[in-house]
Amino acid sequence: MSRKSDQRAQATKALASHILENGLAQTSLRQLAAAAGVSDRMLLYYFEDKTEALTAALGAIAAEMTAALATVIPEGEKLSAGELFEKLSALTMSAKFKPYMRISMEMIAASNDESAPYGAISNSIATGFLHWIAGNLVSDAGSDTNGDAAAILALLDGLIVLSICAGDDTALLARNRLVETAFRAKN
Amino acid sequence: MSRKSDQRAQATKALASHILENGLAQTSLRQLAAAAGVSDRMLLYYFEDKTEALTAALGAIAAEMTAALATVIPEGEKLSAGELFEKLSALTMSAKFKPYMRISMEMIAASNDESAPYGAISNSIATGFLHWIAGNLVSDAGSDTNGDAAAILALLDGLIVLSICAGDDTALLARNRLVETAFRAKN
DNA sequence: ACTTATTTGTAGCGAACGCTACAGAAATCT
DNA sequence: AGATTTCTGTAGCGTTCGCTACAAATAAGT
Repeated sequence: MSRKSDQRAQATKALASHILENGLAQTSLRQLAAAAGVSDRMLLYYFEDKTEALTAALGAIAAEMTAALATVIPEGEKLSAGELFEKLSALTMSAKFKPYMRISMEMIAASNDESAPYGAISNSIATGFLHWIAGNLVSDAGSDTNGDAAAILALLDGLIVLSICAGDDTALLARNRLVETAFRAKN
Repeated sequence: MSRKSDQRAQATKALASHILENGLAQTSLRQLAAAAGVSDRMLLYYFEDKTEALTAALGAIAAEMTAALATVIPEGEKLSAGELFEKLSALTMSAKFKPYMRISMEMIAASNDESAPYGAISNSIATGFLHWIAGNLVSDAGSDTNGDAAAILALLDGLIVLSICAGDDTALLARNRLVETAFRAKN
């Protein structure tokens, strides 16, 4: 029982990085197995089936994403909505983070058809993200923490979509515009 | 030469509505043909290949989308960024328009892998959308029309993504929050 | 050492995929 | 009416897909 779980863990890592590089679209068992350096037969020995393999890999990717989030704000320090949006958008639009957002988009787009676990995974990532954002917002009297968190996540997602389908320059234009006014005090 | 183009046009409509209902994921030739009420053999008679059939159907869908846009604002009347965002988000988040946004998301997500024409199509839709938005914005002195348009599109996309992966209620929360402040005057 | 359980390779199944060859039916032209 | 082009059904090719049956190799337990 030792060998299998070890190699399974190692394969999970390899699958995660392969998916990050190549997306979710072309992920046949044989491709995934080659990327992990094993035979397809072995991949189905480590994992119950393809869905379980993908779920494990996507789980690892999600973990990396949430770990990256922690780096954008000082330990346990709460920020205003405007500051948090500025810092988070800088992260999510960075070249290093783009692959993660790309995969997220693929999962979200694929979550409509009920095959594959994409819907459940993207949903749990989104709600986790929302809670994390809400938990790092200062809660002024009269402020709507949940509304702010939802708005921030919408903006982050929107900027990523825009960068994909209209280019990075347009996305930066939108970000600059939104940083200015989107979360200013309600006066 | 008459029969073929007629049936091709009719098939295009059927394909478009089928894709709107079922998404881009499961669109095999045989499925598409069944949806259009013809044999797969005939579909490949009307269209050169699968890519051409999908391109035609997506083109029809894009045309319907841009037609729907014109209905949200009075004839040739220009609006402020805040007003336009409010009206457009009401449209894009409506139940009737959701399928169109879903397809757009699928195309955007699929535009990374170079197969299929999705990348080019989603790009042209996005830039067309941007120009349309910019063209319907009042241009105050000192205002950044392009920045406003990009910001509006980012918000619209973000709200759709949020509604998919976090639910309609969360998306509405974000919208209400953003309508309040996102495009208020800069001072 | 011998039994048992875990780990791997080979080979291939049945299904679906995009697409095509071929021939017959139907329309069109002269 | 005969010739020619346009249309459509049948059948299937070659490939890839997810997955499995089978058996040999390897390790582990007693």
